[in-house]
Amino acid sequence: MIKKLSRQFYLREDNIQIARELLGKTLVVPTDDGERVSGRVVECEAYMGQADRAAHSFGGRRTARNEITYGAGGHVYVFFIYGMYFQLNVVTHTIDTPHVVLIRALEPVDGIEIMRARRAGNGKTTPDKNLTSGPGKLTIAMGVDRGFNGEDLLGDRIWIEDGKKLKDDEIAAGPRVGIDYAGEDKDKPWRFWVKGNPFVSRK
DNA sequence: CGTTGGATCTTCT
DNA sequence: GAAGATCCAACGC
Repeated sequence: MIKKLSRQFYLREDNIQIARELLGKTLVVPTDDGERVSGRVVECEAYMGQADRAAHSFGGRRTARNEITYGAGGHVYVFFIYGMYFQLNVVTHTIDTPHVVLIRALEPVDGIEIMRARRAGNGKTTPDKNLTSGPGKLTIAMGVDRGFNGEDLLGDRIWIEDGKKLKDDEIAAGPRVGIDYAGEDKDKPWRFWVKGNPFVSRK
């Protein structure tokens, strides 16, 4: 049976714990026609708000772009990067604590034909294992763009469903990717992935 | 198989 | 005006 993660799941304080628990859960984004497109979360990263040099909200920085991260947990933060890609984050913790979890990779579950079509570009096809194996790729495959920023994860456009909880020995942890500018925080082991899963982004 | 650089544009300085 | 929570194609070995 289908069960959306509750508001309470996202409102908790322990962002590391939330990130670890998101592994194995299923992200669902229906098409405009109501067709189900979904994938299991197999890789994510925790960003710890004001205290985290890698976070957009480091030091309490608050702009139009990251405003949603200061709101209540259980909403979506989507931002545009490198002139070409969107990245999908889950806002956690309560109001005024801008913690987020970046979704970095999915294992396709439903709507894989739709993902293939979205990821196909100028006559080229993408191998299935590359459809959602990175933060920029999965937003294309799932059809997530800036129009999803601020969306409620308990609404009907995008949500996350509960699933079997992974054991600790099925989860790996390591430094986050692409944040070399983050000084003392760049080596914090706040990236989590499902050990051995082929859809984890390549190193 | 490893490395390099181009694409492309929003956001903040 | 510069850099960015990326991806991929093109090259060299």
